[in-house]
Order: sequence, then C-alpha cells, then structure tokens
Amino acid sequence: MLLYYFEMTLSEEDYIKAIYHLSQIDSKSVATNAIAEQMKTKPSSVTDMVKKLSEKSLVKYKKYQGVSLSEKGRLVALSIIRKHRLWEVFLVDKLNFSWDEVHEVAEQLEHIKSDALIDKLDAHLGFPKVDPHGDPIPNKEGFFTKSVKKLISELPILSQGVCVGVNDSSVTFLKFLDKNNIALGDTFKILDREEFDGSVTISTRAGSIRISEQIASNLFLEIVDEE
Amino acid sequence: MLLYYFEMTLSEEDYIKAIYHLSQIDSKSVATNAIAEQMKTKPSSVTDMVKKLSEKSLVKYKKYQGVSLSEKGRLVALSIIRKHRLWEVFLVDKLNFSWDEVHEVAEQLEHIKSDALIDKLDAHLGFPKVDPHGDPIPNKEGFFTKSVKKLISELPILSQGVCVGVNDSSVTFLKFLDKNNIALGDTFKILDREEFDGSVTISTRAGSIRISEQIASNLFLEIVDEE
DNA sequence: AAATAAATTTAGACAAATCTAAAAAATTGT
DNA sequence: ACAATTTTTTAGATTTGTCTAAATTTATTT
Repeated sequence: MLLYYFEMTLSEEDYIKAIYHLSQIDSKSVATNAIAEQMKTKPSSVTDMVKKLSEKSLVKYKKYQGVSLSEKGRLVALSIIRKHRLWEVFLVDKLNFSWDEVHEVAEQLEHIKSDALIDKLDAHLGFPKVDPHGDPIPNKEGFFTKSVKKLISELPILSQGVCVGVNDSSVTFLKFLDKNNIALGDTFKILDREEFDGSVTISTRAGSIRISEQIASNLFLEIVDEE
Repeated sequence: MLLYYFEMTLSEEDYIKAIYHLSQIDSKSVATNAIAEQMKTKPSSVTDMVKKLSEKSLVKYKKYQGVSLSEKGRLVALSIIRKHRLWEVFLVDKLNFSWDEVHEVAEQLEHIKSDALIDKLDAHLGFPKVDPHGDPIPNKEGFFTKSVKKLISELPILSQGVCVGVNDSSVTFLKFLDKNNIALGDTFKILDREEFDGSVTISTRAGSIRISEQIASNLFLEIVDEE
C-alpha cells in the first residue's frame, strides 16, 4: 500500500475512512451532512476538514457538491482498513476475543504507524483474506477479493461456505448457536430448503441439522470465490 | 492497576511516563528543564502541562520547586509501562522483531485503551515477568519484582542468568554475538574470570567460551531473584 | 551580600480541531 | 416560478498543546 509519505493526523484518518465507507454505500459523492452524522460532529466542522483534505489532494471537493476520495485518498482508506481488519483477526484468533467485541479496540489499533509491524502481523496471522466478520482484507497494494458474504437464506442449495458472522447478535441467538455447535469459522453446506417455511437443512461439524428461516436469515456464510 | 476513571490524553500520558523515569534516576523531585529535555519541548510548555496534571492530582507541584508523581500518578505511570513492556514482549516473541527495534512501536501501542486487551495479551504471552530488555513488567496492581540486570563484567563467578540485552548495539558487536551463538534469552553461567585482563569464561548453549572484558561489559544478564 | 547566571514562570500568540450562529446556495413543494 | 425548507458554508469563538519573549525566582560567584 505504497506508504503515504505525508503525516496524517488521527482525525484526518478517521475522516478518510468515513468518506470511504459512505461512498461504498452510495457510490456517488458524499454529502457533508452524512459525514457529520457518521463522525458525530457538526457539518461546519466537516467543511473545515474537507478543505484541509482537499488541499492535501486526498479528496475531490467542490463547494456545495459533496466530496469523493481521490485515488491517493482511496489508497489511504484501504491501508487503514487493512490495518483495522488484520488487528481484528489478531484479537479473535490469538487473543480469544469474540468477533462482536473487537471493533472498538481495532479502531484504536488501526492508527498505529509502522509498516514493518503490519507486515509481520500479517505473516503471523497466516496472511488472512477476510476478517472475523467476513469482510475482505486489502493487500499491501490495496487490492482485495470481493468475497461474497451472504445470508444462508439467500444461498442456493449445495452452496458451501464458512460461517463468518451474524446479523442479530442478541444473547438468545448466540446461545442458540452455541447449543447447536455452530461457531464462527465452521464450514457449512446447504443440503436442502423447505419451500413451505423456508427452513434449511445444513451439514455442520456436529452432523446435519435443520434451521428455521429466521435463523437462516441471520447467519452469514463467506463464499470464497476462486481468485 | 485499578483502571483510572478519568480520561487521559496521549500527551498527558507521555508526561507522566517521563516524570516517572526521571524520578527513577534522581529520586527527588524532577526539574522543569529535565522534563522539557526528555519531552523535546520547551520549559514553558512543561509548566503549563504540570499545572494541568497537578489539578488532576497526578503530580505534586509547587512553583519553582519541581514536580513528583502522586501515588495516583505513579500507578498511571506503571500502567503505561506495563502496557509498553507487554507489547515489547509481543513484538519480539510473536512477531519476530529484534529487541532493539521494538521501542518506537511500543511507544505507540502503550496508549491503546482497553483493560481487556492487556489482560488477554498478558495471558497470550504467558504472563511474562520481564520485557526483552530485561526490565520488569509491573502486574495489574503496579507491583513488580526488581529484577537485577547486570553486566557480565560486574557479576561474581558462578553467577547465572539470562542474556537480556546489550549496551552497544553496533553491527560489529551484534555480528560477534551471532558468530558465537549468543542470543537474547540464552542462559549463561560465569565460570571463571582472568584477573590479568578481565576476560571471562562463560558456559553457553554452544559450550564454554572465553570473552574479553570489552565484551563482558557490553552484555547484560538478568538475574531473576526468587519471589 | 551583591551581582551575575541559570531555571522557572507568566503573558500573549498560534495551529488544529472543534463549536455556535448567521449567511448563502441548493432543493422541494405547490 | 417562487416561497419555504434543507443543506452547506462562512465568520468568529473555544480548547489543547505548543511556542517566544519578557519577567520573576532561585542558585552561584566573587
């Protein structure tokens, strides 16, 4: 990710990341108000920061027209996202955090500045392609496989994938998973779907089980496409 | 280390740490100028910050009389040092950094705020008592064993300890160590010392070797006292 | 014990990132 | 189309941590 040769403050990095995520949702230029909401700040503060980022040519900005990232800005965003997701893998795989606890800490860790650190962390983790939520980890150059992450309820029969996350992280749902021996990282195959009620039969470590449509629409599988 | 229930900025943490280290050297109250030098800032800035820390009762301060840490400040310092040293262990043991490369990155990592993170990191590392330089790691409550870290040249015959650091980290010296199969973490025993030139015979993994006085005064052994 | 030097503090200014309140531009509704 | 509403920007103030320059206190010399 071609190290960026200019200093970036923590705040600048957070704005760049926010703009990246917002432009993923809407693809066009991002509105000042939307950034303000995301960053929990006021629109006037956003205008100030956006001007600053524009002067550093990290964003393209025209008054009243919203902002979008420049190529340079996009690479900065991806480098931050790469760090964030690698740290998430570390927290879950090595420190035994559960995947719904890691976001806050990763938000801090993503700002640590050291290319050597990230390279070595990446190697230590075995060059993971996705984070604990199933989101892809960009490589050093900012490329990543758009891995398909879908709800079981949306997948065709005979699909196969790794369980990477839940929609609803309520205690009752997590207990259900536990009881049925379903854990993050397990590989499932979808064996059958009942037309009548949308319930699905899947094969798991513990054998094949039947899950309701409600459960199926809360479990994400990661279908890693060839690459 | 009884989590501190007040917010601390990065800069405040750095000052607290600097004051702690300076008061280790000189035990009395620390001079404004000394802090300024350590923090690479101006004395007037130090005065400002010290007033702020005093209002938070982290330091004891009287105009023109220097500062010292309060008990509360001392615990904050130890909590930062604990984090710094645990991260150093992580970087060396898990990510294969060499022990002279880790300081800078640990300076950043020590400011990450999460008690759960540090607890889990500690466990992941096997509850280490010393960092890669042989300096003791305070426990959660701020206690640590004052482990003795001495140069081989200063130790009596038959002393035994773990090699934990070097004084002179020049390339030629490090190459010498490599050539003689001496690495950080090795256990040595001092077998004999020649009165004439101060050269020392030590037993290593690779057998016993003789090292010059110059070498002996550049290698630190960690003598872990019973506890 | 003055005089001089050194250390420390004060006063006032500045940059970064934020805010409020008011003005300007864009959008929406009829 | 134009009035009303919403969005965005500007202008000016605030906080944090820093700075310079001047004033004050403490320490050192003779």
